[in-house]
Amino acid sequence: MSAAAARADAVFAALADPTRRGLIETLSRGGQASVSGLAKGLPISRQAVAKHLASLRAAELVSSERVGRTTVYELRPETLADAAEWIEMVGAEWDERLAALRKSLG
Amino acid sequence: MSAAAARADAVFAALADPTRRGLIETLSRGGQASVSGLAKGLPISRQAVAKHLASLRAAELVSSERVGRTTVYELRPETLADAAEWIEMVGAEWDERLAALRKSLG
DNA sequence: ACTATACGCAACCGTGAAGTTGCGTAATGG
DNA sequence: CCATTACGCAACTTCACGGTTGCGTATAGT
Repeated sequence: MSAAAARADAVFAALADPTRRGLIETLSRGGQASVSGLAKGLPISRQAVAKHLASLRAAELVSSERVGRTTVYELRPETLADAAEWIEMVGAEWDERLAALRKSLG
Repeated sequence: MSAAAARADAVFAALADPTRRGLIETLSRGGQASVSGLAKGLPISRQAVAKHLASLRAAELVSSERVGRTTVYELRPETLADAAEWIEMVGAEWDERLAALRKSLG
């Protein structure tokens, strides 16, 4: 598997979980947040949220920095753009196929 | 959870698997294919491929039609577009936040 | 009519992922 | 200095997922 495919693997797997997509949405609006801050209001434990953040970080969808006794997370939209690119690539190939088909049909 | 979110769930979960993304890419180039045709060349059994196709169908990423003794699968690019929309939505919110931040900083 | 093909269904197995609890530790605030 | 807060690490449970094999059935070809 290519490096790009491996990256897509991690990114789409990360996006597959609704809790993680929720975290991403929150970060897209709020800018930065801590583990506890993100866990507030969610029906799962802080540790569970920390695990989700770890997988988001592994997929490079977020970055984290320790500041004092908190760890601040932030969105990395470039990686999201990579995922969108894969989708657009597939869509483009489909469109090409359709165009070729129409051409061959006269 | 909203209906749109439930849909995103199924779509991103379907895209998380590299075999399924491979099937989607094949269908985007080849147009249509049968179960056995898609299984040819893959290192897994026909049944495994059939299961992947079933989940792709459940996510409405492909459609299937029985013709004779084969089942023909085809890509449904509209659903892919939905996934791309979610990503773009998040990116847009991030951009808005950045713009607001720049404004507040004068 | 018989054989081979293409598929679906069901049972089963192993692994990883999501969740929990418990504990240890470093930074903050009074 | 002591209590509290915010984490990280580790062990454990549960369960869904990807894979397999076996079997039944309908269609196609000879």
